Amino acid sequence: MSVNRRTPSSRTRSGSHGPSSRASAPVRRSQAERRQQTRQALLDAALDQLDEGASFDRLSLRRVTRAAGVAPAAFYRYFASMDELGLALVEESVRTLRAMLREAREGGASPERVIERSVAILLAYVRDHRRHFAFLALARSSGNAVLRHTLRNEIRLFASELATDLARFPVLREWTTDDLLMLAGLYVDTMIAAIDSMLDAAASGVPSEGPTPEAEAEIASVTERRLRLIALAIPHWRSGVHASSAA
Amino acid sequence: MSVNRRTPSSRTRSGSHGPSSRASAPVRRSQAERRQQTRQALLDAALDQLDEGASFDRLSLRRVTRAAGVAPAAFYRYFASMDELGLALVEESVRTLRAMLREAREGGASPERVIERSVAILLAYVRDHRRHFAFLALARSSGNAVLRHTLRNEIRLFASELATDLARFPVLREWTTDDLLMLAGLYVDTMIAAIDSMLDAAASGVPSEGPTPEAEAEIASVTERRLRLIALAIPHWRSGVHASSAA
DNA sequence: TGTACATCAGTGAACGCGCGTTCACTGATGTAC
DNA sequence: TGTACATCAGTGAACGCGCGTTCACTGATGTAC
Repeated sequence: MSVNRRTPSSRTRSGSHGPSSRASAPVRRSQAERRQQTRQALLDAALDQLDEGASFDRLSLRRVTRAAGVAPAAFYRYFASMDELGLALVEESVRTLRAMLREAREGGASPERVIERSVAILLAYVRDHRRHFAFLALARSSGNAVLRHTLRNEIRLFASELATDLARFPVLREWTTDDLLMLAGLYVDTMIAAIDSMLDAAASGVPSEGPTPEAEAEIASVTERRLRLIALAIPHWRSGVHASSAA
Repeated sequence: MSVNRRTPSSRTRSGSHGPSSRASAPVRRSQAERRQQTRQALLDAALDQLDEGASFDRLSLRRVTRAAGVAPAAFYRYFASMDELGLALVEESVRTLRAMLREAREGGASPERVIERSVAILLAYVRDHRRHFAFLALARSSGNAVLRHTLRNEIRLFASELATDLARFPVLREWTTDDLLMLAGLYVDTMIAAIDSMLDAAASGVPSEGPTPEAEAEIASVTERRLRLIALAIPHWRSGVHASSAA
């Protein structure tokens, strides 16, 4: 919090040169660079407050600008409203999410270890980008309808991509599209439950600290076993037998 | 909304006697009765606003009293703060939840139909007590720490009760407690996902209307297939092999 | 049943506060010559 | 390189608003005799 009270310009200086590494000449920054920095300071201030337990609906423009070290009116140089800042946070957080998926898809897909590896990547990302995941978890059920729908669509999109990936596995080749979506949804919801557990464990201890290694290991264990249990069922499913009446 | 603008006393009259059914004598109500009615009007006003898309953090004491047809100061005759009203709503909503569980546990547990029946009961309860479930879904991730923890504990308690129930099935007799909890958690989270889908589908159409019968049938189908898939895995699980390193 | 008094649910005015938004402004950065 | 002007990120004061909370009050309900 006191970190964020520094003005953007002081952030700039302290971040760019130590008193000994360069001469005393003031560091010149282009307007574009400073602009980008202030924008990021606003986004970071919002993420910090969300991570400290506030809900998105409790964020106020004044508190965000105060934490970013900027006058309230400056906010409008960057966003027309808090809703717009929220959408920028969705964009930023979804970028993190996509980076995680890319990493999870790459690498040798040794079939036995794919679950262990996926869970490890997921938990590592939540640990290292806790604020983004906390935001996504909150936005999913915020009072802001636009945010909520954007997020839900993103999750649905993700599930259908996973369904496409799953269709490539030999055991799943005969499954109907509808059943593949059902399975993908189950996997995604299990992952989301793991994320919620991580954030919940983090919130109980020192604020903004992650869960203890023991708590994280327990979450990993439960999540892996859930995914393994589901995987065990796959060869025994007869696609179509239980199919939806709709669709 | 205009319904709630009626004062508690006018609610009383219009609810208790029609112009023809009784004589014109004003209906006498004891203080205790009126007290109970106003309290309920406050709780209902809050539930209505939550169901219309507000988050718990956006509720204000003044808006709740306005909707309940009462002066702001009257609020304090019933609750010390909005947080206390929130806890009263937890109590009320959890009562609905427990009633549902009781109904689900009773009745012939014909093993083949237990999934179909459970899902039908779940969706019927969400349909008929939508406001309570909407509140529970929101409180789970509200900015209010007490509410959040109360709810999470309630869900954990429910999962461990379900684990106890599951232990009675012959196929599960050999499972470790830890694995039973993992399975129960997976079932509970799948149920919660179904509740979220119901509320989400409701919120998209006319506000405060439930999902269309088609949408509800689709949710039922997906949920049933998820639960069936999980059940298929149970006989193939070797408890202990994948056990947690913690415990 | 009738009277005198007590209780207490609900009122309405007042308060100070933090909020979102506006506005004319300042002064550093950028540019044209 | 030096000068004159334009741009524009950020300021700080002001506004009206809805908020939570307080207070002395009113008048219907309840009770003792």
